[in-house]
Amino acid sequence: MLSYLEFGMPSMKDKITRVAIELFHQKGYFATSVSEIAGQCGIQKASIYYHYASKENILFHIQKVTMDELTGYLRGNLDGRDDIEARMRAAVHSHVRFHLHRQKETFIANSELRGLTAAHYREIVAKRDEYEQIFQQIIREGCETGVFVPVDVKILSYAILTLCNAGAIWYNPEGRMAVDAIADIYETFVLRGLQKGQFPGITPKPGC
Amino acid sequence: MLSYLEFGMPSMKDKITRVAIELFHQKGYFATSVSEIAGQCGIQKASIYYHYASKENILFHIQKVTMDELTGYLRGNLDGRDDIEARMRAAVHSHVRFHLHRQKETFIANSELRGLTAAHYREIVAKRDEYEQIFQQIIREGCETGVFVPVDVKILSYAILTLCNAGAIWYNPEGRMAVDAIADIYETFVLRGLQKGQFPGITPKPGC
DNA sequence: CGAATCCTACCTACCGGACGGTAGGCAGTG
DNA sequence: CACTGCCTACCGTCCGGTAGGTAGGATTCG
Repeated sequence: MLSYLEFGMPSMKDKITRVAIELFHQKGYFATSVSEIAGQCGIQKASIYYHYASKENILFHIQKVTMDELTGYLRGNLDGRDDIEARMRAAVHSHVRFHLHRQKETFIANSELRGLTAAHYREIVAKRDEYEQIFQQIIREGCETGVFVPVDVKILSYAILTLCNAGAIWYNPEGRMAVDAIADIYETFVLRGLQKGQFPGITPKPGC
Repeated sequence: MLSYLEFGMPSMKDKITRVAIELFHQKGYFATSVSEIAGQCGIQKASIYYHYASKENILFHIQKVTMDELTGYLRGNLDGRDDIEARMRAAVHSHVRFHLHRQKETFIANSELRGLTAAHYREIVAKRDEYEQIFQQIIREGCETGVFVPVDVKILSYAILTLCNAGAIWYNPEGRMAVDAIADIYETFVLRGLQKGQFPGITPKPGC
């Protein structure tokens, strides 16, 4: 879970990356200057370029690592689960947990795509597509086997992912709510929205 | 629905605003220069400052108008509806419709808050809070009257609003899907997630 | 009525400053 | 003596914003 932090003495490159994550999250990529990153690392601006070829490369590195770890985490959480409902629950839970624990990186990955060069943009979008495919496959299977109501897979997958991102925006690590409690709320809401078991269009009587 | 466009000859200020919306949406606020806006309006950079006091003022104006119209649209759509389920459906529908029709402005309003001065930031956040309150009130009433399952009102309201924003990111006005069809999908999903009528935690047998 | 004045809506030219990035040097380590 | 990891000093560019001017239509006033 803790990347950018190696054992032993953390390298300056790691420090730069961590500071960049902090600043990009706080002020945005374009509003953050290289001198500012350097300043908070206690080094000069030019020294940044010893570790990274360009400002854009810092952004790209953050996004790449984050996307790889996000997908890896999901695969790990799905591993060994066969039941479709269990897989969907695990997927939502994994997504939310990662977004709460890695709040800043995922925020950057979601909102700073425009700072990337065309080539790097394509690379990140490809990783994102790969991640979405996993969700879409689960939803599709759920619909086909009749566990879920029939839905537009693409629209719903995107809706669910976006919905689960919401937590990362307001989540406060020092706040009252535990990560798993929040993940449970999203999990319940999503599953309720997907599962059969009620009659769509017909309002149940209050108190029923 | 069509603001920034007066009858008769549209003013240069309107043109600046429309061009700014286009560019802020396309490249982001910080990545857009005043000269660029001017260029696409066919005037010089300095002339922009005849119509707007600063670049930030353009952003603020866009956000303010958008938020006011968003809230006005919601109020209009809720007007006269008493039934809680109908109100929730109307609210979701209104939110989605507005975000699809005013894709670019709402995107800016959601993602470019950091470009605002502190005072303007507070003003926009206040408007946003006011809008969210309307949703929260509906959810709260639904829970209290037993129409909806008991939920964490704040978390769910935020989740629902974020989820409905998803459409505006991928929506293509020239695409295959009609605005109302998309709104219906979100409406159904949200209502299904909120309403009573299934037994949470118990998986219904496939085919049931 | 015509002359003087004002206002609108733009222009050219410029400012200080910050930005991303580079060149080249230097201290410490192996 | 080479390499690592940093430094100082500097570059050209572009930015938001300002100063000051001007064409021309509307308004005011002797």
